[in-house]
Amino acid sequence: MSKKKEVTIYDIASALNISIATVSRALKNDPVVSKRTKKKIFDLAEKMGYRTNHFARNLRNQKTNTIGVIVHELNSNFITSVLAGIEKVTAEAGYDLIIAHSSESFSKEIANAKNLFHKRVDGLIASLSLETKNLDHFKSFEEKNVPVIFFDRVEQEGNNTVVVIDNDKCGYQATQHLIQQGCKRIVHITSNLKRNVYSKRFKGYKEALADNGIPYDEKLLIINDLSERAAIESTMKMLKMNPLPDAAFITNDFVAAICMRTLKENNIKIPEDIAIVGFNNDAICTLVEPALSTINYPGIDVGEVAASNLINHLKGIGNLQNTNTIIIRSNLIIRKSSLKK
Amino acid sequence: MSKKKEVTIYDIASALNISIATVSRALKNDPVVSKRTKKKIFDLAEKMGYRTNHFARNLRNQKTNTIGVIVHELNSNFITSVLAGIEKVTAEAGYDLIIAHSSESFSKEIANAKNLFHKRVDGLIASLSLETKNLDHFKSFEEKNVPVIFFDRVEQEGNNTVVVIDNDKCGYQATQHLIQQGCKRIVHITSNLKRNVYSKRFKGYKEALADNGIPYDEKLLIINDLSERAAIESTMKMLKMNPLPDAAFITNDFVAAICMRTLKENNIKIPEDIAIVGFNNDAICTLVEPALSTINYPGIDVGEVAASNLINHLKGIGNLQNTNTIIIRSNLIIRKSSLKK
DNA sequence: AAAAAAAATGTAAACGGTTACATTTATCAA
DNA sequence: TTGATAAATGTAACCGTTTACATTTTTTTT
Repeated sequence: MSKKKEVTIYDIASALNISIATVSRALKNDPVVSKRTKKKIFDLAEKMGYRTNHFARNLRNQKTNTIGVIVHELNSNFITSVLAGIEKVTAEAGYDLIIAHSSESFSKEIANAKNLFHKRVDGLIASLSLETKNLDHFKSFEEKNVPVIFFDRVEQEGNNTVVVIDNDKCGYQATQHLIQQGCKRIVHITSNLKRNVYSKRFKGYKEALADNGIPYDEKLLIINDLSERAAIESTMKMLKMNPLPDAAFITNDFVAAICMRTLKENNIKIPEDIAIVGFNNDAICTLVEPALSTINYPGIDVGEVAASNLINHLKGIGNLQNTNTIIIRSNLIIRKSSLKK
Repeated sequence: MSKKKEVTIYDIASALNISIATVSRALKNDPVVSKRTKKKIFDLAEKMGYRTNHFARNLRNQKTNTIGVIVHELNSNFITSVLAGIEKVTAEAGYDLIIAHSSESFSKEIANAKNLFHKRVDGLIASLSLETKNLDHFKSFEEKNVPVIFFDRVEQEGNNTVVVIDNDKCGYQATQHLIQQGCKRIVHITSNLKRNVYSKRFKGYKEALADNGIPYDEKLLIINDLSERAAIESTMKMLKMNPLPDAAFITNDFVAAICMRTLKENNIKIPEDIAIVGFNNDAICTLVEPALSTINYPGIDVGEVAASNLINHLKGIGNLQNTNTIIIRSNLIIRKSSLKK
C-alpha cells in the first residue's frame, strides 16, 4: 500500500529543464516570470498532479495561515451562526480554521488555548466558558504578539479587543417591554453573573425596573448553568414563588423554551399568567407555542466582524491595538409569548 | 511590533552545549536519552518557552496529523453531535480537524474536497450534500491512498467504507408504528430520493404499508429541500389533500416541527387529526407541542465510530479495505405527537 | 553594432525538525 | 588494566518551499 511519491517543484523543474526558483515563482503567479514559461509550468503541474506542500511553505514563511477559535459549546444556534460568519470571512481570505470547544469548563479552555498556541495559530477568536476565572491562559499569545479577539462572553480587563452587543440596553429593552405589558413581578433567569453578558443584561433589567418605579427584588433573580435540568429546576423555583411572578426575562432561548414547557405542564398560561422574553433569536423561537419574544443577536454578524477585524490586523490593514470594543446591532423581537394586550 | 524570535532546538542545544539530535530525541521522550539530560532539556525548554514547530516536523515526517471533515450543514443538531463525537476521538489521538461545510451545494462540496486534498489531510470523513451527483471529487484521495469514510449521506458505489444506521428498518418502524395507531393515509415528507438515507427510509415506509395491506399512493409522497420555506409549502400541499391524511412520517425533526406549527395554525389537531413522526431526535422534539415522536439517530456514536475506524486504519491497527458498512444502533422513540390511543 | 537598461532565470541559503549512521563515553568481566 | 559491550551523544543529510542576490537573456537606445 505504498503511497505514490508526491510531485515537488524539483520534479517539474527537471522535467522542463529550468530552475526550481522559476517554478516556485510561477506557481505563485509572480509577474516576474514570463507568460510562456508560466503556461508550461502550470500545465505540467496540473498534469503531474502537483500540490503545494503547505508545511514547507509555512516553515519557510514563518506563518501558519490558521486562525484558532475557542467557543464554549457547539450545540447552540448562536454559536454555529458565529462560526458560519467566521468561516465565511476566513475562507475568503485563505485562512484555515481550528475550532475547539471548552464544554463550559475552565480547565478545558486552558488546554485548548495551550494547544492552539503550540499549533501557532496566526490569530485567535474566543468566547469564554462560564467557569473561566481569569485570562492568564491568553497571556502567551500576547507575549508573542498573536492577536486575540473575544466575542460574546468577554472580559474587558487589559487591552483586549472585544465584539459584543449592547447587553445593558438589551436587558433594559426586554424588561421595559414586559413592564409596558403591565408586568410588575418580573423574574430574571440568567447564568453566572461574573460573565459580562449576564451581568450587563442584569444591569439593564434593574435599570428598567428602577426607571419604572418598580423595586428590585432579589428573590426574583435565578441563576443556572443553561442545562436542561437546571432550566427545569429554575422553573420549579419560579412556580413556588408566592405570589406567582407575572413575567420572566430569560437570557437564553433554549432555557426559555424548557421553562415554557415546564410552566405549561404546570397549567400556567403564557403569556396570560406569565409573559416570557428570551434571548438570541434561535430557530426554536417560532416553533414553541406561543412563539417566543426574544432579543435578536445576529451571530453571523458577530462572526464576520470578529474575523474581518482579525484578518485586517494580520494583513496590516487597520490595527487592533487601538480598537477596544465593537458593538454589533441587536434588537427586541416581540412575539406572542410576551403580548398580554 | 516585531515578534520575539521563536525558540528552536538549536537554541536549547547551544545553551546546554549538546547536539540538536539529543534535544530532538529528548523532546520526543526517546528512551535512548539519559534521564539526567532529558530533565535538563525539559526544564530549559519550559523556561525558554519552546514550542514544537509542527511544520518542520510534518515536513520531515511527511504526514499532516490532520483529519478533514466535510458536512452538508453546521446548523443541525445531528451534525454538531457527529462533530462532537469525531472531535472527541481525534483529539485523544492527537489529530487536528479541518471542518468544511458545503451548504448542500455540489460545487462547494467539490471545492471543499479539493481544498482538503491540497491541504493533505491524512484522512477524510464526509457526508454528501443533497445535490451531489457523483463521487469523482473523492477519487484523488483514493489515488493517494488517503482513507475516506462516509457517514449518514453516503453512496455505496465502489469500495467505500460507510457508517450509517439501518434507514430501511427505521422507515419501516416509524410507519408501522403509525399504522398500529390506526393511521391509513400516511404522508411521507422527505428529501431528494437520490440520497440513500431518504430512499431507504422511503423503502421502509413502502414495505410497512405493503405488509399491512395498505396500497402505496404516490400522491402522499412529498419531496422538499429541508428549508423552512419548503417545509411550509409541503405542509400546505398536505392540507390541500382530500381526504386529509391522518399521519405524516417526516424524515427530519426540524421540518416536522415547522410542519406541526403550520398544521396547528390551520386548526389541525395533533395527533388526533394527523399523527406525526419525525427523524433524528433533536433537542427540539420535547420542546414542541405535542412532543414529537422520532427516530433516535445518535450522532455522537456515528462520529466516534467513524473517527476511531479512520484513526485505527491510519495507525495500522485494523484496515478499512475490508470494512464495507458499519451500522449504528438506532431506535424509535414514541411521544405524544403520534399517540392516538 | 555596441552599450545600457529591463526582463527573465538561476544559485544557494535559509526555515526547524528527524534519524541513519558514526563516534564517544560509561559499565562490566576477565 | 584492558578489551568488549552497552549506553549516550553527535554529525550531517533530508523534507519542499521562498527569496536575496547573481547571472544570463532580451529589448531598447544611441
